[in-house]
Amino acid sequence: MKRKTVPKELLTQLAVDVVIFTVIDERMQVLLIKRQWQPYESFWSLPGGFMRQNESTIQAAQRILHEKAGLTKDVYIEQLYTFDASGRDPRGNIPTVTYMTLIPQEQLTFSTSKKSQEPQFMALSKMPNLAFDHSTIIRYALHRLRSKLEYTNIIYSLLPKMFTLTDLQHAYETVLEKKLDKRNFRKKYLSLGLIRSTGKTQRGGQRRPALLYAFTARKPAELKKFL
Amino acid sequence: MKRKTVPKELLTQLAVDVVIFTVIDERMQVLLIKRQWQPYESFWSLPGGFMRQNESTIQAAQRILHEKAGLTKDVYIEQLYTFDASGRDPRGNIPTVTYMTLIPQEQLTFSTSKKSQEPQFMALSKMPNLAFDHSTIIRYALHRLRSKLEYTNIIYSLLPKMFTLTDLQHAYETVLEKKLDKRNFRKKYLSLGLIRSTGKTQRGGQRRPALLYAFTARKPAELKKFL
DNA sequence: CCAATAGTGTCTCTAAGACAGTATGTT
DNA sequence: AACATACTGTCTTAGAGACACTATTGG
Repeated sequence: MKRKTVPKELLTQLAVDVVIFTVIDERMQVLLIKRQWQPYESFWSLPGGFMRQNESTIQAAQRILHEKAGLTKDVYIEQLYTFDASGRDPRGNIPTVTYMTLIPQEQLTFSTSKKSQEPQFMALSKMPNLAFDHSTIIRYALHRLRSKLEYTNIIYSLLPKMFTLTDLQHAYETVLEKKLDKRNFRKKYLSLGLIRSTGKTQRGGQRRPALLYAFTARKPAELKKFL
Repeated sequence: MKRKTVPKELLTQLAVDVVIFTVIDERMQVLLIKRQWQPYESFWSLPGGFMRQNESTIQAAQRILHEKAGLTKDVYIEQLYTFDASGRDPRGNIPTVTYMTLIPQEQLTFSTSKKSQEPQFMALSKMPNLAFDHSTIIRYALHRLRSKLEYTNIIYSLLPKMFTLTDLQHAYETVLEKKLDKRNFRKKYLSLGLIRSTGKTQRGGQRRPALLYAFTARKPAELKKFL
């Protein structure tokens, strides 16, 4: 049931950009690539591309995740917003549908192999000037992430399968940029029933070993409220 | 700096659909139009259209608001989400960027004049089968609206300039589908500083006249939390 | 004076947040 | 034994929610 002819007036390109967050060394990091073509040649930017026929925007996002960041495993992905303020792209009015993904540090297998585009995690605190409105997009993503931490369990997507309560607290502290009280945090978090003790303890430490926990479900879920 | 040639592979249509909410007779209503063309001919659907070159999606939404619903005044408008699940449009994969607008009943001047497309408010409780995934979109919009009532002041966009506390409470109760306690509601709402007494009282009533209030600012603002 | 809605205050209970010392491993 | 981190409980306070009577106007 394809339309025979669509007026040129109604055709557009549709961009898809992906904000890939992870936590390294207790600092929030975003994956950036160095553009080697116009426009904004040699600027750092979010990995992105254009939606193709016969794929959806989320499929495009996953393709970009794979092509430009070498990431394939199932990662948390969520649509953010469609940016199309006039002037965002010098080639004309090209809306971009943006996605956010969260990756635990341990899953960063791709290293710096793909030299061609130099994909690289950079700390939020020392971000250069980015191409297009990508700084705005990252700011938006961070805001969304912080909000969602407060009423969902998506923190699981930044942690390995097993982790200590201290690790969990550090993850919250890093994203929220806010210190939390250890006793209050544990009291509250354990009361939520989201995690279970695995019985195992952290090996290799040279201090008192901490108990390792795991999320009861590694799927997005909404909570009443917590932090 | 237009690109000379864009591969056909990367061109798409981009739809824009608008969910227009209002409250009539203490019931949530959505503006629908009856499609008089394929696909989904004769189905009720959200007012929508395609984004044109040289307009942004929000401009397209405002154009649709005007063309199909006869609404021009400044109304609250907010982007919701971009839907593009495969199969949502039988003509192919056409993403739609959706917007939500909120209109106070008093501002509904357009009546049922535009017979051509029969735009009509219908209560959420008695919605027919809609074209495309428009039912999903409305469900999403309602969920968003309910969430935002709890941490923003956007309820102002469903009320006239002056209103009684009872009106305000009814607006919340209608959208949230939940009865609220009169004393607790007033205590809390008045403590927020969002509204001010106008000194005037409701005229024309044949009971004890209620004080009329107005929002101190009819602009979207985020609150800590309230309901 | 009757009808009808407007308006008002207290108590209980839960949860958030402040706060410091003991326990248990490693070396 | 010394060290480093894991782990734990109480008190205070603020806010949410339950609850019922008085006030004011029009007819």
